[in-house]
Amino acid sequence: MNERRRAILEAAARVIARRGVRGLRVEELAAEARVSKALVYYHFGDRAGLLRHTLRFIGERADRYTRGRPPGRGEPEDSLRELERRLLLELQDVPGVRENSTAWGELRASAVFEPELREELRQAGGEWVREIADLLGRVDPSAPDAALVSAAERLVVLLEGLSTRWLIGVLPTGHARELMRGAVTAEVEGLGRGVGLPERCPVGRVR
Amino acid sequence: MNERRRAILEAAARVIARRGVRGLRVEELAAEARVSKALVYYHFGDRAGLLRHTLRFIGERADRYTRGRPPGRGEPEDSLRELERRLLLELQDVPGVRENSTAWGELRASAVFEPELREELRQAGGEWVREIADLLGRVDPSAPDAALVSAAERLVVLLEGLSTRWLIGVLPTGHARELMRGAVTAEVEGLGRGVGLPERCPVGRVR
DNA sequence: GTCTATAAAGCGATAGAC
DNA sequence: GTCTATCGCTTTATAGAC
Repeated sequence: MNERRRAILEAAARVIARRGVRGLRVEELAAEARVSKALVYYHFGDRAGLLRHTLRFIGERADRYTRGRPPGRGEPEDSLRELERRLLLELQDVPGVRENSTAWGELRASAVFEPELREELRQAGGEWVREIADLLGRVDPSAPDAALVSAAERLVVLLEGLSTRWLIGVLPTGHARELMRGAVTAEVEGLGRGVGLPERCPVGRVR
Repeated sequence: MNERRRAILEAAARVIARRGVRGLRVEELAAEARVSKALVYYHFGDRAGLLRHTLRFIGERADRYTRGRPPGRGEPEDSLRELERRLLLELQDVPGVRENSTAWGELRASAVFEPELREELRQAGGEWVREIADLLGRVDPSAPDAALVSAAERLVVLLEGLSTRWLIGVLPTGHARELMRGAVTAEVEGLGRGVGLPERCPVGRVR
């Protein structure tokens, strides 16, 4: 990928995190990337094209810090702990993370009115769910697949909701993280008891 | 309240649901309300004032269809059923409901960048949580208050997340409702076992 | 590929009559 | 309270030189 292209996308992420998709002005973005306005149009066609590419760019960048990188110096990590870590990763008061979360949340919200962003979001969401479902499966290997997927979907969607409220500022970081952890616990417990399946056994089995 | 004022606010909700906050053009809104542009400014000062008033208007309207109105002809409703009904109310493919949800979600999302919307959102969110916590308390009267509130917060935030994905169109209505129901079940079960509290007893009591 | 300059349109906001 | 008319800035997008 061209170096300028990348610079523009990085600037776009920054500006979206600062002003929102609604507040994104091609001129501000160009200044931020130290590039002329015309170059932006040259590379991305129009505003909508720019948004599409930025969405993908941000998604890939999130992948990079979400996947991989265990926290310690190589001790094999408990599955439950890894699950929590992954889900809590987005709820951190660290500038880079916050920027990515803000921009991603903004693009997700604008997708309600911009259908061309949907496919990308659907895909990214699907991958997230599969990964979380995998981790849940390692925590409770006896749980049926459908239960794992449902639980994962709920956790991922909850995270999105928490993220929005956290970014708005009506939910302090610590509280958001606590709620997320609580949900993980509740879902894992639920898996063990067979709760939350389409057809469920009301007083589930014991492992 | 003035009749025209109300007409303008109704039109604003409709236009926001159709085009988003960013897509709201005072001119379109005025046309929709069959009113002149100048009248909008006369009543609400400026664009921002209009948005503030619209947020409150939409919130009150949501209250009206969320609270009250039991479904049957007066059979006393099971608390658990009422809880589910309340939480599922927003996830319906009914034009009026969808319009309100869309506009509300849009305003919530824009609050990340418009601090003057926060107070209203914080309040509305708080009331929601209290109501859901109350219902949870009726389902499980022995659960401690802190657990009720945490569970309620998770349910409300999950609903917001589901709503967004549902409105984007990446989550079909039925699936969203199923996930919501599953979460209610998981949380209620969790209450019974003392799961998800700050300090929790790992193998909870039995009722 | 990248820039400067400019067209073209959009849109928020106000003035002033009724 | 409500309208018509209009101002003037902002913002997207393109033309054309290098």
